[in-house]
Amino acid sequence: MNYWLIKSEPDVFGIDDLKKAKREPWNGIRNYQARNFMRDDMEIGDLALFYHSNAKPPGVVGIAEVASAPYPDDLQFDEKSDYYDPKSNPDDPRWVMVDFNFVEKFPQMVSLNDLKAEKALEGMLVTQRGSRLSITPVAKKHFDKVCKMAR
DNA sequence: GCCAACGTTGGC
DNA sequence: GCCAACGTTGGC
Repeated sequence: MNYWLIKSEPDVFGIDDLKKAKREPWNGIRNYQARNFMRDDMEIGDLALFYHSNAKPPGVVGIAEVASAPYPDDLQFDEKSDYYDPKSNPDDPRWVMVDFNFVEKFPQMVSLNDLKAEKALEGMLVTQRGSRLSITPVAKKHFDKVCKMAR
């Protein structure tokens, strides 16, 4: 079982949206590294810290759970979508996604500042400068620590 | 709104 | 295969 951190902008799709939807296809990932994590390393039941980016302040606000195997992201073939990719071949789709289930909204957010200030979280990818990856793996001990800080 | 960091594209 | 130009992300 693996642990993850997934970023989303609360103005676009935040933790409350996931809570309401209960389950959501994580479409629109257009970065090869992030795609590879979903395609190769995610398993149903994996848990992910739900992170609000471009928020004031940014930080971890809850937990989601991988709810499906990877499957093609349909938006890549939708010409009207911002995520349309004319170079993707329908017979060999370039972009995949997984579904996430809502698990929990934390009683309080753990802000990026809090993450950076916590010695036990040293090395966490999201705290490193210039880290733009929308999906990153998280060590179990880091995952557990963030949960403790939130409760 | 600015800008640093980083990924992608495409000419050569 | 290099690298300049460009686009995007995301903290501040």
